[in-house]
Amino acid sequence: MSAPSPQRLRADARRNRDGIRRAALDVFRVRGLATSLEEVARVAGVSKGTIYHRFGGRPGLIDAVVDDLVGDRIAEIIADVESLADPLARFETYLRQIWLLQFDEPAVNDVLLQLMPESRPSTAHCEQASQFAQRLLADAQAAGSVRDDLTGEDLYQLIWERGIIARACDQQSRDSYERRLGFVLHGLRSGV
Amino acid sequence: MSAPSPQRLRADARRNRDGIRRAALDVFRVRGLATSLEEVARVAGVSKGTIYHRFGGRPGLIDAVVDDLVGDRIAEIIADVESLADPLARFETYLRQIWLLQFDEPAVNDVLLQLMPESRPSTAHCEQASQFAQRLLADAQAAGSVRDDLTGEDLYQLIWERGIIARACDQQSRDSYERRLGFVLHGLRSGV
DNA sequence: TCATTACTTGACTGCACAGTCAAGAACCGT
DNA sequence: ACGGTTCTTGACTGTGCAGTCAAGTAATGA
Repeated sequence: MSAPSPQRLRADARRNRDGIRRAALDVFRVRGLATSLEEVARVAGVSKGTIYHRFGGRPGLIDAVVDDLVGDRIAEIIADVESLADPLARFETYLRQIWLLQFDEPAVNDVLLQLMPESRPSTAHCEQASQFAQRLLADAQAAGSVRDDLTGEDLYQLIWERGIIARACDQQSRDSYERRLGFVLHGLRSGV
Repeated sequence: MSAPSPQRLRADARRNRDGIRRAALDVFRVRGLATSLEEVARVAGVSKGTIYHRFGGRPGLIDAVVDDLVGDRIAEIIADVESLADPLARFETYLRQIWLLQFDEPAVNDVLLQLMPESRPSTAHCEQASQFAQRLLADAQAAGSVRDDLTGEDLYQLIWERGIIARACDQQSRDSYERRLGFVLHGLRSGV
């Protein structure tokens, strides 16, 4: 089922492997990780049999591109947040950015939704994002800015929910989507 | 395209029409309005051709059952809310009940999501629910209990969002779903 | 340059569903 | 009990995707 990996690929095979990877990056970035492999093959200019032969199917292909698709995006947000001092601002900025990222990048969204729970790299990105959120939550709660009864699990669910929504938002405006984030964040604060 | 309607149906036709209606009620209630007509036909014990012949396809069938599927459920909630005095309680109870209804009844959810914008009866139910919400919102805002910047459109979107989520919640517990409703409602209140 | 092996192709199966229609079955009034 | 009409059937077409594989093609190294 998984990809063959002789030390040296034949020249045409290497060319195709790279072309497929590039096509997958383009296509998955815009339309998400569930896009048909036929589409990827068309964009890469190969037949889909080649994708199956080289990558062993969708899981293998995703494993081969997911780091490029997701790694930087989440890292940027974390870096961004690290520059803030106030725990509440850190918490809210992080969530807001992740939620917007889910809207802007279907592929990242699919990862955060755990669309492919079998994929190690995907799962790793998802956990990283989730655990960072939980750290920010703890700090914000310690500072008394966020509801005490909010749990790490809740947070994961809130991210999951946004993902499901972002996915369905196809033709909805980003502004409208973002507007609602404010309401949700407001609901997580402590106090009345 | 639409259903034939001679004054008197033949006996077998009447029997089948009723059987199909009953099957559609059962099946749609549990699995939503997008369930395949093949499934409805199987449950009704007829061939799907009969459904097309009698109801003219999914839209016609839905029009024939949507009132029974939805009418009472929303009416009950409205009646329930009418018995409350406090504007905030009315507002929050209503939203919470509608949101739970969306979880419990896929068919109602599909209606509130405007899955079939062509269907008059469906659209009517949807608007009724939405307009009642807007009235409660206005009252609660007048009493100063709910954020001033919340609009009727926001409210519709919030219901839509829950619908999308409820739909994806297949194997998630109702408790977990309900727990999050509390956070959202909290975010709609005025004050800090 | 040629045999060997790696690689690619596209046609194939399989699945699930929408929607259609000619042929046959069931009903109803006389 | 039969003719005319209504109704039902199920096989058919069409769509779109997953995944497979025998046969053909192209790189490689001796």
